[in-house]
Amino acid sequence: MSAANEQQDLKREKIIEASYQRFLHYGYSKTTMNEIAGDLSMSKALLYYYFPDKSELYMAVMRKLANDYLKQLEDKAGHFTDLREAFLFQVNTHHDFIVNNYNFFDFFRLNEQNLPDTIWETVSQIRSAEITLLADVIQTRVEKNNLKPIAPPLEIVEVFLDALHGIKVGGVLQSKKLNFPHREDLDEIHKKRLLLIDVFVKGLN
Amino acid sequence: MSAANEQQDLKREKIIEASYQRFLHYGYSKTTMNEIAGDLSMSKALLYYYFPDKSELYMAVMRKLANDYLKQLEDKAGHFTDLREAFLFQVNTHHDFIVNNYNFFDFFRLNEQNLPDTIWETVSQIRSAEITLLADVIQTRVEKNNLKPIAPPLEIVEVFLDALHGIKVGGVLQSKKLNFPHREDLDEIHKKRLLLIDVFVKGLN
DNA sequence: TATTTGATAGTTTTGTTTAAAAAGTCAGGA
DNA sequence: TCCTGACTTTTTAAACAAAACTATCAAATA
Repeated sequence: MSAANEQQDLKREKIIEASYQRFLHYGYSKTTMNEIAGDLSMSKALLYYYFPDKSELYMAVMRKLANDYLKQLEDKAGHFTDLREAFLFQVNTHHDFIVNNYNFFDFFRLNEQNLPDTIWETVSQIRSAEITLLADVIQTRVEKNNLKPIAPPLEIVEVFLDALHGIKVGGVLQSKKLNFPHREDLDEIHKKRLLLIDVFVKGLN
Repeated sequence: MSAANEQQDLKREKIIEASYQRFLHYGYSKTTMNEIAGDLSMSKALLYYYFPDKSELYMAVMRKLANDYLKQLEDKAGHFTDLREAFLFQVNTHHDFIVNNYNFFDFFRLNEQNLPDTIWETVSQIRSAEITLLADVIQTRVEKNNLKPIAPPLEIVEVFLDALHGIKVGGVLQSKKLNFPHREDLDEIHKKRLLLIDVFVKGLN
């Protein structure tokens, strides 16, 4: 890689960082390319030199966040002996990820349907990492203890992750409100997820 | 009750039945009051004599469906000894309810947010019945076997129902599409829910 | 008096236009 | 290769009109 390319990448990082701050505070639709350019004391046109369009810029920020999250998961992959600990780690890490970047995901709430297709690559990448992490733990535990599993590890983990996502708050108001939970509900949801882990882990023994 | 009132109620039933057919086939927004009146060979104005407005008429149909569903649950309430059987019954009954009336719920998909407030009474009534049914089984089982439960039965059931609702299909496309699952996915979802029951029931022993 | 209707009033939805704002492009300069 | 000012195109939002539908009511019927 040439020095010029390194410089480019560095600048891209700068842009991504500035964009991240804007997106985090004001959300996607309330952030303009002019504002981002202003924060960096550069022209809007230069942003388009480094990124093809606004949604690609957003995606770049998103990918960076996702990579940080993935690294956290992969660092621990294969190092779990206890099923409960693996589940707890996944749920806690996910919780922190959402809490720390809550406003950034305004984008999802706003568009809800018909989001840019490229986003699903990243989303499914995350889901794959989560599935792999947990399925591996189940798999090795099955082999070690010579257990007959209740179902293929992959299916179990899929159901588990779906179940996690299903946890909401407020019996009646549940589906009334948006898909995306309110910030103030995140902790209660987290608590309920811990209970789900309790039951689930016990059920897999 | 006077004969006149009985006649009125009978007519209301007729209207509800005709409306149900329209709503089931075409959904709420594609059904006009004129069409319902036409089916019954009466004037539109007469519909407004029996029901205050269109959404109240829809709600009346909805309440009828809900009552049928509730009766199914209440007929069995207190008659379960086995936890698994209770869970299976709930999931299967719910599945049939949705499958049989799928198009009727177009209303929910269309409006998604901001539905008429009166609807949540019925929805929460159903949820209460489901919670009661299952929590009772857990409660009596705990008492009989003198077990120390993992958490209060009510909390367990809430998490279970949330988890059930979280079950979706298609790893990536999951949240991409609408809240309401596609008709062709209902069977796969149902199968996954059965697996969730397996794990859950085992986890509660 | 209870039930029914045609005519009509009121509201929501749909489509169109227009202006402002933001996204996105490009020729040319350093 | 990196960068900008000026420009064009696209998106958004407001205002308006026509159409479709909901909802009302005075009068007719039984």
